[in-house]
Amino acid sequence: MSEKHEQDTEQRIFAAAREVFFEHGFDGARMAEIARRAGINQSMLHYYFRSKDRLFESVFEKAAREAIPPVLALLVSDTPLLERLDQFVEAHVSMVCANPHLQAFILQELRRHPDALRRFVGTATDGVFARFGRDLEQAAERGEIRRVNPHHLVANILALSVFPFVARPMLQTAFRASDEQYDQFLSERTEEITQFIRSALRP
Amino acid sequence: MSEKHEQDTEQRIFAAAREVFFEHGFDGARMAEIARRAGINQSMLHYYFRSKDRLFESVFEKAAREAIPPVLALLVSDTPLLERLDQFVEAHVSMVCANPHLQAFILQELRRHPDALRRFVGTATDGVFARFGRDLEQAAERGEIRRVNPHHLVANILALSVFPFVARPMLQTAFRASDEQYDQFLSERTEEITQFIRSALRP
DNA sequence: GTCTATAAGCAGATAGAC
DNA sequence: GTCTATCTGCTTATAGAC
Repeated sequence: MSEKHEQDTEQRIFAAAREVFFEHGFDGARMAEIARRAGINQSMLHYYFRSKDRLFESVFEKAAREAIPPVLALLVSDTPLLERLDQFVEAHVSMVCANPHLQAFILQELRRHPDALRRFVGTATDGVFARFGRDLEQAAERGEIRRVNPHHLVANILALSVFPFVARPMLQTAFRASDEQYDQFLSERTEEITQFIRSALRP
Repeated sequence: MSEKHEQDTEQRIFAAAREVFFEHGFDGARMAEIARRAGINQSMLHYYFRSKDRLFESVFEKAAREAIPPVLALLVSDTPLLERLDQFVEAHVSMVCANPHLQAFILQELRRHPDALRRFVGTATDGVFARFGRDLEQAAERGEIRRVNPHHLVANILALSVFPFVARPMLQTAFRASDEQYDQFLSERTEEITQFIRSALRP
C-alpha cells in the first residue's frame, strides 16, 4: 500500500512537465508551475526526478525518440518510391499536426544540447540514407524521377512539413490571417506538399 | 564633454545584448553576461535601457524589422516572375546564412510575443500577396508556370531556405555529418532550392 | 556617465514532520 | 509518499559616491 499512487503521480508529473517544457522551454519553465499542473506539491518533483535537469532530460529524450527515428524509418520500405514519399509526407504532417509544440520544442532545445540526439538517432538512421539514396538512384534510372540528392530531398520534405507549424506566429501575421484561416491553410499542407514534391521530382 | 562616450556605450550594450539574446533567448539571457561582453558595468544596462524587458524589446524589434519586411518586399518587382523567384531565394538564403541565429531567435521569441510583429509587418506586407498572387496568375495564363497558391508558395520557399539553418543540430545528427560536411551542404542550398522550385512550378 | 555596494525577490532544492 | 517550512544562491534592479 505504501506505493499506492506512485506510478500515477509520476506520470502526472511527467505529463505536466512535458506541457510546461513544451510551452516555455527549459529556461522559461518553472518547477512550481509543473507542480501546480500536476496537482501536487513542488517537493514531489524532486522526490521523483531529483532535479529540474533530470526531469527535463526525461521529457526531452522521450520527445526526441518519438519525433525523429519513427519518421526517418518511413523512408525505407518496399512501397514504390513515389507512393512512399506520399506516405512519408502524410505521416509526417499528421504527426506534426497532432503535436504542434513538439517540433518547436525539439528545435529550440537542441541548440543548447546539440549532442543530446547522438545516442539513439545514430543507430536508428544507420543505413537509412544509403538505402534511400540507392532507391532514388534506381527510380531515376527507370526514368520515374529526375536525379536528386537524398539529403537535400529529405531536408526539403521536412522543411515543407514542419516550417508552417513552427513559424506560425510569423506567417500568420505576414498573411494577415485569422486563426481559422491559418488552420485552414495548415489543413491544405499535406496536399500542397505532395503535389509540390511530385512536380519537383518529375524527370 | 559629459556625453563623450554615450553613443558608443549604448551601441556596445546593444550589440552585446543582441549576441546574448540571440544565443540564449530572453529567458536564458543574463544581464551580467551582456554587461561583461559590452565591457562595462551591469548598472549601465539599466542606465541606458531601464530594464531587461526594454533592452530585449529594442533588440527584438530591430531584428524583426530587418528579418521580415525586406524579404517580403522582394516578392514584388518588375523582374519576370521566374527570375524574381531566383533572386528572392538567393537573397533570402544569403540573408539567413549571414545571420544564422536571427531566424531561430525570431521564431523562438515570437511564440511568447505573438503580436510583436503586428505593428510594422502589417503595413509592410499590405498588398504584397495580392500583387504577387496576380503575377502568379498571369504567369500561369501565359503557360510559364503551373497554377499555384501564393501563400503556399511563399511558405514553401521560406521553409526550404530557413529550415536547414534552424534545424541544423537535428539534421546534422541525422545525416551524421561533420561541421565541414554540413557547411558544404548549406552552401549547396541556393542552387538546390532554385532548381527544386523551378521544377515544381513547371506547367 | 560610470562605478561599487546592496537591496529585494524569486527559483530550485532540502529537512523533517506526518 | 506527501506535505509544510525553510535554506541557499542567483538575478534583476536600485542607491548613492565619484
